[in-house]
Amino acid sequence: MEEVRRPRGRPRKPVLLQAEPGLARLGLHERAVQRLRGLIVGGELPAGADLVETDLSAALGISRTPLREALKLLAAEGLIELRPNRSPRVTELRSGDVAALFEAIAGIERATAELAARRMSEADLAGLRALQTEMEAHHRAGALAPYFALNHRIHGLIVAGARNAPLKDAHDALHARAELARRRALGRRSRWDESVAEHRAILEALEARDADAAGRLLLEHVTHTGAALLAGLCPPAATDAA
Amino acid sequence: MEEVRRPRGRPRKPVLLQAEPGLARLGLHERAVQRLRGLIVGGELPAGADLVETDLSAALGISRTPLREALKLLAAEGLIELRPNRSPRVTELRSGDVAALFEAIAGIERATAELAARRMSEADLAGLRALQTEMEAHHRAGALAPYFALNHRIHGLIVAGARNAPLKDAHDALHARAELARRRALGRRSRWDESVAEHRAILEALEARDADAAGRLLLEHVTHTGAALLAGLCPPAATDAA
DNA sequence: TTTTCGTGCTCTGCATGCAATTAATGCTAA
DNA sequence: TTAGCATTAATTGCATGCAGAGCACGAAAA
Repeated sequence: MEEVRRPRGRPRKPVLLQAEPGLARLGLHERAVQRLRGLIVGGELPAGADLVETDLSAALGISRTPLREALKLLAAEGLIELRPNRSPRVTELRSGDVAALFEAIAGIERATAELAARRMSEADLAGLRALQTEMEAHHRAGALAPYFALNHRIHGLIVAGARNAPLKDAHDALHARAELARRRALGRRSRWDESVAEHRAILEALEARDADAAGRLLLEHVTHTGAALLAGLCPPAATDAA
Repeated sequence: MEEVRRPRGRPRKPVLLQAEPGLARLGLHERAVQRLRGLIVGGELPAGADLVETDLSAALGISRTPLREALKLLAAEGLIELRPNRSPRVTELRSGDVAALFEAIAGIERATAELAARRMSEADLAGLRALQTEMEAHHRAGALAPYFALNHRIHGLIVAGARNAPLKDAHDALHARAELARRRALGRRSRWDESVAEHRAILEALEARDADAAGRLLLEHVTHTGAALLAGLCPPAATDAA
């Protein structure tokens, strides 16, 4: 009982972190937030895992004080859940949560698309079109991994194109939680063709400065994505955890 | 130099808080968040005020540790700004920020209205109609204060009617920041008639389960509100602080 | 008089220590 | 064997202590 303790919950991962390169001279709590967020959405800290302050602080090489500040912030983002006098736990997404999450993202991205149609510069649009071209090349080549990366960047560019910090912040927070579900979804390939076509239509609406169309198309795109993800999520696991 | 220190920034308010009634046995940091949020949106802690940890913790009757956790959370909400090795400061809203804020709120409320049109129960709608009737009575009577309270409750009911936690959370956070601006706006009476009429139209769209109309009307309503607020905000102060 | 450098103080950032609460464990009794 | 209870270990919540960074003030030089 001395090498690994697991008093309750599921097996604890030996995290082993720190050794940040020359990134930024930020506060420790901020670095801890970024690190932990990456570990959670990356799956290293699986849903339902207990986050024991002592263990985590040792693994991160910091004391409990900045770690606790980081945990509070992650809880505000919805990535973990705090319970009084209990170890925080990585949020376990129920299917209902995922549906709500994509409803919210869809609504927010529609708003950003409408604003972006009016506000994106020609350079922004050129960049977007370049990414679209690249994405279609990967699509033809059947390269799935780069497609996801580009997809992420494209959505990010549209959100940024809205020039609206509150919407961007809200979107980013929700997007991180959505990633939690995305990585568990099966059959992601099924909607690939559709998705690429939808992206093309969205781009064309933006280039036409057609705010209504861009917003509507992006809303539908995200809604479809969420539905497909949910469909790939539900069959294996009934209603909640995998 | 011993009774009140003001080494930099503007005069420091002697806050004098604590003495929470029998509300809830929550963590101190949570209570501090609620207390400080109330003080900020209520104007007791004015925009630009320095929040010195030592003074605040003494005023709240807690130590710096939970206070710092509370400050981090308020910063995530955008109510205060943290600067490295400096006292946090109550966020000073520039007019551009206010415009962006209302764009975001409008987009989010539209999404909630569309969902609420499909999901609100008949009881929900009855409650909403009762509030509308009450609001119109106050309108006829010329009672401005209760109108604002009811306005707040009505918007809250619609957002809650969407049955979407992420949208509600995002909305609440943005709404708190919007309150910051609202209390500084002049000529709020000008749009009173319009606003009541718009609320009636929104209610009717919800009762007709017309999601598109409800969403569009609420979007426009919030947009108009933001524009009116901005108009009452800009003339006195050029671009930023009052 | 204006600018620059030095000095001291205040405040933040982080680490550590202590008390309270909780869950697990083993014992006792029916 | 099982239910109930006391004990014990572990973990959170909070307070405090200490080092470093930054600003203000003042002195000295141009």
